[in-house]
Amino acid sequence: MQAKPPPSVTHHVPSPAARPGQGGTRRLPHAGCDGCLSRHLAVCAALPAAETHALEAAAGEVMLAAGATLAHEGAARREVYTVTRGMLRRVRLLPDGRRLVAGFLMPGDFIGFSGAPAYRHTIEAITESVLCVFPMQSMRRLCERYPELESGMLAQACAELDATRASLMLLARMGPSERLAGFLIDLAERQRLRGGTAHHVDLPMTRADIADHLGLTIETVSRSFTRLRQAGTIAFDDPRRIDLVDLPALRAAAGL
Amino acid sequence: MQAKPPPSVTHHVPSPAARPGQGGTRRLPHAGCDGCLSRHLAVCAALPAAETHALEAAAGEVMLAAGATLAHEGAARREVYTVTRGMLRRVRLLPDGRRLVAGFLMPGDFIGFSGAPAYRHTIEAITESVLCVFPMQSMRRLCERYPELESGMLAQACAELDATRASLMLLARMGPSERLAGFLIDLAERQRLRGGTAHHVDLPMTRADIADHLGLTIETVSRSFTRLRQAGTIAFDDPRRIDLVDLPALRAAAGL
DNA sequence: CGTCATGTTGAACTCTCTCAACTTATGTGG
DNA sequence: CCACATAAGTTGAGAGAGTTCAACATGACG
Repeated sequence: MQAKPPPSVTHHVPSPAARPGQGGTRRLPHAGCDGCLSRHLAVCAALPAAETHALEAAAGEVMLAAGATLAHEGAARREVYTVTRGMLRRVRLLPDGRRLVAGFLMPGDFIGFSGAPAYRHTIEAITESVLCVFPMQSMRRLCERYPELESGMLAQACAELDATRASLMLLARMGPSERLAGFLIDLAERQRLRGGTAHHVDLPMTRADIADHLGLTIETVSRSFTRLRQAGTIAFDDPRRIDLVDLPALRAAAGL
Repeated sequence: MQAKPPPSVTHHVPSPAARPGQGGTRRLPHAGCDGCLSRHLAVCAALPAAETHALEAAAGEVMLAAGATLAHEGAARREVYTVTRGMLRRVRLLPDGRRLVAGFLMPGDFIGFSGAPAYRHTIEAITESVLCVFPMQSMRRLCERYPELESGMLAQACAELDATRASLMLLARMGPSERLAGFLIDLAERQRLRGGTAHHVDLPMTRADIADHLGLTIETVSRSFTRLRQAGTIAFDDPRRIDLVDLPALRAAAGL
């Protein structure tokens, strides 16, 4: 694993045969916060409803087709985002082709916690997605004017730090099935908070995405799914939709 | 690696034969920010020097002997800290004995970025250490009064998030030597910012700490040191003090 | 209906982990 | 002051686990 000679990349490449909506990006004026389904989850929640007009004034909206790229690793950071609908992945690529999916983004998630002047990850839409856009400068002004907003951002940044540190344990010390179990539990919980049921998980991402997120190969991920299924912990016909049959067992499989 | 039956832990145990100053914790009134060597690195830097009296009034000081514990995973979070001197480790333990060292703390580092009401990690002093202590309530009041302070905290939280995400790549996709090389580079850079030379790294932590930080075993860590040494990339007599002989090669070994 | 992307499964290989021995340094107690 | 015990680090040989390579199955799409 020391600098692979031939980057055995079959699944990482940006797919020459373009995905559904490669580059399908549309920019719109902001539609308003009133009907926003993720307001209660997002940093915006730090502002009282009466003050959202200040946000709306600064915001725009982006719609991304599945497969489209929102931001490129290394590009100058000029905007921050809040996910409104859909799912995206945060990707980092090594010169030799190795790939890391640092995380999956869902409605309410904020993109822009970084001191770096350039994006540290490429952000790609997994499904059709919608995001609120704020020029960083506007966001800075808003923070100055509404300290509660900055408090909210700090709180969410801390939450993300907690979550990221939890991943460290997964990657450093857990076996394949444990990683997968932990991943499923995490996703299920996040989807539940967004209106999903507690007993299903939707996996719009591919096995390759999951593998690159858990530090495994697609084969090992697949085998781990099979193992959990054979144990009666999960069930599925569609590999993108998982039944959490035995949640306690799943938690146990995740190492508590 | 699926729930080890016998926790083959030989090196993790809190050492029955107590370390130098097990439990050696002393609390003192704050000595003042003027002479603080890490002020320029810490969140305190967000406040103008003229306002530090507000910090001093709220702060206390803790001195820890090597091996002493500052905070226990699961205990209620009532204080936050800034490291002033020494080095500490951030540890998480699994019921079966597996251990993760989520990070090493050095002067200027802040302890307390978390929304959780309980500590997520046990914090242990590796060397004799000194920290500034703030009751969380005082810190909240200070943040309300000095929004710059909260901005500074957000900035540092973001920096830590960036650093943690970088570790994800190490753990998920890098081989042993690459992880070690990356670790050495990271430590060297942090020590340089704190007055160290660019060509030495001090490793006050044990190989076990490094192993549990990089997701490896002590043997593999040791072998990776040997490999880097045989390649002429690093050199050392004392295993706790590493010469970075060929920095470009080290960077290359870390996968750029 | 063929093609392509995705997902699953099998077999061989590689690398890290495990187990074990040995070295050196440190501290204790006779 | 030196023998002994303990901890830390290094090194070797074997075993196990995940990866790699390869084949096959399935579903979407033109």
